[in-house]
Amino acid sequence: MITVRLPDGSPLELADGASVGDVAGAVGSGLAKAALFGKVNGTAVDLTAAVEDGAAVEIITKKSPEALEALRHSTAHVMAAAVKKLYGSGVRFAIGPAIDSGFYYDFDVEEPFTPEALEKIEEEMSNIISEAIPFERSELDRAAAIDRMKEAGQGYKVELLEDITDDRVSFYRLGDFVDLCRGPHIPDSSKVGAFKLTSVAGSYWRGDSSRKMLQRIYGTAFFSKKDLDSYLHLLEEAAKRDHRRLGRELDLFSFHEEGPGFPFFHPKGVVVLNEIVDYWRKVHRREGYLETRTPILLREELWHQSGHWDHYKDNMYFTEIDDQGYAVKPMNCPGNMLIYKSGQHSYREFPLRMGELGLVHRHELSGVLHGLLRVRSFTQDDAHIFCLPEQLETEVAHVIDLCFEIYGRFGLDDVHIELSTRPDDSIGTDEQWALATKALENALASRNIDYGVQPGEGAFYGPKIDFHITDCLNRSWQCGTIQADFAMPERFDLEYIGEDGRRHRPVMIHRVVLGSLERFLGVLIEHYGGAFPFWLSPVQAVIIPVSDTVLDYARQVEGEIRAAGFRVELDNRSETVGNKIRQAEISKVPYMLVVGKREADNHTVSVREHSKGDTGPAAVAEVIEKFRREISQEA
RNA sequence: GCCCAUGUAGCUCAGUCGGUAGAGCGGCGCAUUCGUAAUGCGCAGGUUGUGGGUUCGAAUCCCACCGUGGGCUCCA
Repeated sequence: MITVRLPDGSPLELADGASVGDVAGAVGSGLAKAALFGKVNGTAVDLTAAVEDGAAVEIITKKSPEALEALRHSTAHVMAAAVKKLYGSGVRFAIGPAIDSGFYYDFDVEEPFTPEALEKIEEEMSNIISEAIPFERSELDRAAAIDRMKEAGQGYKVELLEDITDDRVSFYRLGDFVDLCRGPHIPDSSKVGAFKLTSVAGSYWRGDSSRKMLQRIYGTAFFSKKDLDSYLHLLEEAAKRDHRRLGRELDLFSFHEEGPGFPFFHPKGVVVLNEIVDYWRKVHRREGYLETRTPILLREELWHQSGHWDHYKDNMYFTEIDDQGYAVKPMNCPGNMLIYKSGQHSYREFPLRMGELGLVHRHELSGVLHGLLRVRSFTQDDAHIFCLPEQLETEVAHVIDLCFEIYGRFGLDDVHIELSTRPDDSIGTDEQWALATKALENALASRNIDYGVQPGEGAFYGPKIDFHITDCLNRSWQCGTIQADFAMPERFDLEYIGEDGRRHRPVMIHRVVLGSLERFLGVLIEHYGGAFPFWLSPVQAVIIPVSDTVLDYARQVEGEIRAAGFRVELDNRSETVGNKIRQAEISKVPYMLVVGKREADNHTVSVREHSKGDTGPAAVAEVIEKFRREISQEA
């Protein structure tokens, strides 16, 4: 007999050699039926796994948060099994993990999958699911596994095995399909309640564009049809928040074939951008930032000196003026280096914070362009901070605080942070990198911030802290970044006069908070679903006259509100009140001010708030006062 | 850049078997003067992304290019 411990702490006695499934059975027949896999001493295992005396055992059912991941992983196997059945032994299998939104599997096949092929695969998957085929685990020595995969012609599996450090590896069989896999899996294919193959895309093996392009099929799976349907509904709702769609509907910006990746901002879009910039300037002035502006075109030699030519050339645009090579700036730093160097500096000026709203151009691969979130020209809310090495940590912490303050102003609280360390392709000494990285870590620690680490993902001149914000499709976009840099001051031979009267090398921080005004606007549009708060709204109020007979009064009100500094429009179309209200609601204007004879007689307006409805009459002066209050509350 | 899909009126989308393009919304005009999410009638609007090819005939079939979408990779 052995004894295991259940999650509530109670002991359970079982026969020798009992499995996780036996534990579920001993607890109750309901649990035995619902059991998908288990956890023994915190490690996920199949129901068939044996339990040892004294082990802590937990039974995982579909109610457990980790169950969905296992289900999806198992569904990926079901899909691979279907592909094997339909396409035969010519298919090479790469990897098939569960991901946040479902799962995928990468295949090396002769012909790419067509949408019709996906339907056939779905059908075959349904067959496999209805047959309730069990997932069977087996173990093998790694060397034997490599031989076996070589024999089977599964080169990708061989590569995976060569990177595994364990001596024993596990395989899972689902009918005729056997796959290298850590597990665990659900007991059999019938547990897949509802699934859907969502898309097919090319993907490079291990993300390496020098390697072969595989065919990736994406899908998603849930325990019930209801869950699947509500997920699909969620996607539809998210599509309504898509900034590309709202940008067109709200007349904020457009894109044109004549300039792919280069956004055109319409008057309403510029209003929002200007409001963002006004706020940005206000905060930065308060924090002691100075503002600069540097040229877009600069001689090629400058980019050699900065190191961009060696490390960033592929992303840069070049041109020629009077037989001289010029580059379009992809970053603002070299220009600001020249400004720094145009005069002498003392340690007393430090930290010297120089901001620039600089328009940069970067040649991004055509396939990655995405609305405002990935463009080829954008305005960075940049700043270069020159300081003493011992000021680095405090300055970084100061910028972190600034980022959180500014994101907070826009109600963006779903921000996650990554620390990126030295890449292979970099400049500067080991010592400099170690110092800079330590300063960033300390600054994060001083603010008790949780963050992930991205090894080797730093800029070529220094480590960085990135602030990521998520879009409507749950894709994460980098906005803020703080980058320490010892290398650039070196390359430009920057100096300051220290307390000792001698020349020293300053340390520099590159930082953006919004990142790119364009991207940030895209993120904001999705965050607000197009319904901007009052202070950002392109049109803050629409005046809706009930009929032409009150047009004079409507114009008078329009004038008064505009004179008070608010963005107001008059809807003087020959339309019904209902139509005008509808139009204003669709364009998400915060306030609708209905005026008729009643209002004209009393110098009032009838106020309607976006998505709230009629809130009753108010004097024009009161409305202006309300608007002012709203601005100051939001500010 | 690579893989797949896709491109018809300003927007959203029909368009059968290859037979010469249609709707709603929007725009314009006229009528209507209306009290909180669509007033009615009429009119205009298209070299079907671009360029080739097949065909008596192409929105439709084929090729190339451009754009867009979803990915891979890269980054603000």
